[in-house]
Amino acid sequence: MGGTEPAEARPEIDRRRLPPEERQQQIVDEAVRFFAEVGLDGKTRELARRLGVTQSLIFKYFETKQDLIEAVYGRVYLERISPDWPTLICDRSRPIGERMSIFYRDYGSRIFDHDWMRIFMFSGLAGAELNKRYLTHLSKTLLEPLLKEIRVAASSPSEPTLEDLWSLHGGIVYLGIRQHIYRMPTPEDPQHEIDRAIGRFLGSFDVEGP
Amino acid sequence: MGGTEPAEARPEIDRRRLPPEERQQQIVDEAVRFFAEVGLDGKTRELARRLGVTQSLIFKYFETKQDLIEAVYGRVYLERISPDWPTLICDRSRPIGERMSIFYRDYGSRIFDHDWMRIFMFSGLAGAELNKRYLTHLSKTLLEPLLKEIRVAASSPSEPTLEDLWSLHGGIVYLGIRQHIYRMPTPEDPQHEIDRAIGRFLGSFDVEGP
DNA sequence: CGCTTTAATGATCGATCGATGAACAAGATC
DNA sequence: GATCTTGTTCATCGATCGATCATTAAAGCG
Repeated sequence: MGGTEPAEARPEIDRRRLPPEERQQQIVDEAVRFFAEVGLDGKTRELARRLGVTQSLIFKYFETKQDLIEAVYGRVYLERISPDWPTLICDRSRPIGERMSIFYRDYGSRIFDHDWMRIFMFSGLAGAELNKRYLTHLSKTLLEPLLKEIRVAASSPSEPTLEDLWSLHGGIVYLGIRQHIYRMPTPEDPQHEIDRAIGRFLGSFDVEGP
Repeated sequence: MGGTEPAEARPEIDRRRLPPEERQQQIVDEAVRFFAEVGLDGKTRELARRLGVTQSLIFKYFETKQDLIEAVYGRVYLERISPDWPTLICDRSRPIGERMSIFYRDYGSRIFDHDWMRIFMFSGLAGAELNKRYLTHLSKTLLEPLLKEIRVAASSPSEPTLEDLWSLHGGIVYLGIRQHIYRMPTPEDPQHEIDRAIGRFLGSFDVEGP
């Protein structure tokens, strides 16, 4: 076998002298994967090794390591919440069960992500303010409107509370925690489990599920 | 005011030359609090400072930092699962709703703990094998028997699955995550929220809740 | 007290950390 | 191809890490 030239077989990026924006983006991309794997205490020399560049180059694009971490936060938090969700949640032309199913399917497709899940947990443990802001924003713009819609749809005398919704939410998020933080086996079809949880939740308030 | 001697006012331990077992235990105790706060990358010098001893003393009792971390694991995982729970779960003289309420009340009182919650998360992110063993043990000895009991009590044609139970469990655990990992405000009376979640869960299988 | 034991300290090692600045070289322009 | 710009490397700094070991001094005992 053989005959092909083994030279330059590395599929890695060995090109040098990239445009600054491109290089900066490349560093952040790799930093997301790197910090997600080893934590925010990961060493810049190891990150540079993965990038195939020298450690000092990183500090040409980010003054301090903390600046790089902030850039990682910005990248990873971006596009994690869709602007379409408030509209979807309040679309009363569709049954609430369907709305919740679609919402949590989209939500799950965005947050059941290895890098996001772990960096969110690392930054939460580190006391980053972004976590609190994210969760507060989630509660105000998504859970509270969702609660209102469920109450409107509910004919039951007992109404759900925001904490009830947090409980449902936690049960769903826990799927991602089991998978990406604890690395435990999880269901092949999480949407099925999510729909069952939504169904149980709505059913207990006499609302039809998805 | 005054008149009292300010000398030796330090309530801290400044006594030297403790019995080895006592000193070792003291180090582990403080290490639990310390690592829970700053993570497993916490520095031994900072830990020694909190203990009021020199850094080198720590290495008289633990050959390596990893040994100390293992001791912290052992301490913090100890007594976290009660041997009484399997008996309680299978005690059919009591309604299943009551059994679940009592179980999760006891369970919550043990795991809704700042140090446990954070060290469990830190070690999970670090890939410690103890997390997987803990969760597997939890599933085998508690959730699976609980599932069996619910199925026995359920008269509904649709039976709960183990994943359904994980969803309930996750919703409950998420209370502790919100409190101790994300440091967000949580309900004053978590037991009330837990009982509501149990009630919704059992209700969806036509079983009376707590 | 004088002696022994050993818990605890103080000094320090080699490795590694984040960060800096001079030297180098790839690529564009003429 | 000579020149200039600037992305990248190389060498290195001071600080700090986990870990080691000789020294010190507190407690137990005759």
